[in-house]
Amino acid sequence: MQLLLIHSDYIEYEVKKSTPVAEKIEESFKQGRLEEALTAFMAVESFDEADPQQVVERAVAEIEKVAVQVKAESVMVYPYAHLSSDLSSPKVAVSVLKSIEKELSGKYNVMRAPFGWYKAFSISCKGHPLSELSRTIRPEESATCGEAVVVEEKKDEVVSEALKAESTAKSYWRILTPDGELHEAEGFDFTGYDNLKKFVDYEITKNRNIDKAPPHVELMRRLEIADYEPGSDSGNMRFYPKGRLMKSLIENFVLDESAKIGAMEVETPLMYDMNHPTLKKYLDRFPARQYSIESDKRHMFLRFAACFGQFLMNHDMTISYRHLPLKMIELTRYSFRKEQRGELVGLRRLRAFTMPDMHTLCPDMEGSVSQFGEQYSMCIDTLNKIGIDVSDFEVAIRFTRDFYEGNKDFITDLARKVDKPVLVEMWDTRFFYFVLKFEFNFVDATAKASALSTVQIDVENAERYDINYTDSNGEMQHPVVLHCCPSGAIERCIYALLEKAAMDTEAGKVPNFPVWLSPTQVRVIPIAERHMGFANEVADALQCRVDIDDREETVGKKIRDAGREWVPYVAVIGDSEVESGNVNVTIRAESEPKKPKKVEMTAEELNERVLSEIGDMPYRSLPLAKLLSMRPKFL
RNA sequence: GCCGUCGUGGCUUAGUGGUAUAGCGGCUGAUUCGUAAUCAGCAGGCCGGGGGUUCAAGUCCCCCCGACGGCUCCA
Repeated sequence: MQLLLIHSDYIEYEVKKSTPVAEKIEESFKQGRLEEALTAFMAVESFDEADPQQVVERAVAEIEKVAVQVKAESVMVYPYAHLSSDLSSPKVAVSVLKSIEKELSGKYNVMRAPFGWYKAFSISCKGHPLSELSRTIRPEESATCGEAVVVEEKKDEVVSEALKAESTAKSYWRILTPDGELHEAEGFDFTGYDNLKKFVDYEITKNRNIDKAPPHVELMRRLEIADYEPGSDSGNMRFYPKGRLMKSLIENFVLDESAKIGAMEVETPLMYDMNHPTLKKYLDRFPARQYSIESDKRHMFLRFAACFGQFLMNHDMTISYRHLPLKMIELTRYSFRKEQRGELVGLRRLRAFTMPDMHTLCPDMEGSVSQFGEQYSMCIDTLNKIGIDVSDFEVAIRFTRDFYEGNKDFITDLARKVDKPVLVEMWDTRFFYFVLKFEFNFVDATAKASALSTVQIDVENAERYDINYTDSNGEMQHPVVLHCCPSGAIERCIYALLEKAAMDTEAGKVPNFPVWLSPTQVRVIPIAERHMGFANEVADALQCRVDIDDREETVGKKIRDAGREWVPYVAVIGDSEVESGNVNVTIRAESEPKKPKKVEMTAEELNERVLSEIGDMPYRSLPLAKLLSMRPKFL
């Protein structure tokens, strides 16, 4: 059943003409009017025929719930077929409508508009936030026929209670400086903190005047990293070999870093039962929209993080206080969030994305706060090594007033660690499952902010999922849970690197990737065919991702192409190199536009230099042909 | 999801009612070349999809899809 509830000053109707399915009615029924009424427009659907009684009960419950909220004493039951494209038989519909009328009539002043008639009506909607609501009601266990798996959007289920709650949440915005002072965000002197200013504007005033597409969209395609996939849903990207390589390197890096602090890597399912009682409640506390899937008789949703899987695993584990803090991580490929259409842009915001999701079980609040501090530092370090410096992101710290009162010094320390002012958002009451969180927000070339790393202290889910550990007295306790995404979404890291490079270009610098992430680390350019032998020797002497531009092109063309690909080291080989045994290397990181930095060195020196720049960072071999002449173009 | 703009060969793009432009890329040939585009030729398009108006539609109208911008929203 589709329900549309409108709280109205009045509703009135008058029948005009009967349709073939019209119910027979008396003269007095042909027009009606109710003042101060909750009008329930409804369409009974084919699904409802499976269990009409249950649909009646649930519809009545929904109507009553809203009637109580808006303090309505009158209810207009109004059949409205246009709410659905899959209607029930008229017979069932009339009986459902009559039952609803009957159920409500004891408690409310109820009127029902006749079924199956064209009616003129006028309604005056009150327009307050609760005055217009829609609901979808389906009998439990309703099976759809046709295909085995049908992906469908259910409007009512994608708006979680947390999303609704947020619209009413009262936020207090402050700027916290490293000296521990809380300043009003309005009127703060942002001199020297341009990006913080942009971030604060983005968060608070929501003032955005941008007329251009973010530059990374063109770059991600030109550099053959990622692209839109028209054959999928929006926000589901394809990644070409270079993009997959970069993702893979960052993924491995984050996993390595979390292994170093003792996180256990696990893998959990991508889809879950919508009607699982624990999950249902969690869905309502998480501010995100889901993809949903009909699979046989079950209604599934795609995960938007690894929380479910890990919490369900934690629930079944036997855990002692000796095991705490206990860390688990999953690199989710993918997490799915059905973001609104207009929010999707390039790699900044996706509907399917790769996110490292780590959870830490801590014995108590004190333990969780200390872990929070450690993970805060770890996140700074992680982004830094990926190539996103403290100066590239802005910190937001969000907490409840209670938490702040008890932990002022700790919060100040967070600002001190980054040694710059940070944005603070404080709530009087806790709307979400956490009492404290931070995010590192990247501010891009179009002054838009998006979150990378985040850690949250969760005080709800251990209980909800019934996760327990045994304390030193042998008593069962619920741990405090930390959520941590050390790097942010991997795609978003690439977005940040591309945007950062675009800003460098804008500032008159040569754009770069960190060497460990560059798909090609060294390009060897032989001038003529006779230099291929030595070119191969040089390439063989290098223990990194090296390729050879053996195409029949001029040197100028090959240099230009290497530059457009942001290759960090370009070694040109001609007669004099063959003779000297050295190579002539253009070092991109030390070059300026139109002023390439060229150094003559041996292949061994070049190799050492590249290896030292890769350092401890992950390495994978080149996923493309070594010879450029053997490479297809992806676009 | 709502409002607006846009959608032409693999890519970028000209074309506002009358036989569909060009560059890049690809292929063929010539060139074997010293640091940001060597020259010539060839192939490749039912102009996002569907419907309508018209003698005639890439061009005008309607619906849908997608991208971008805004609103909204955001881990």
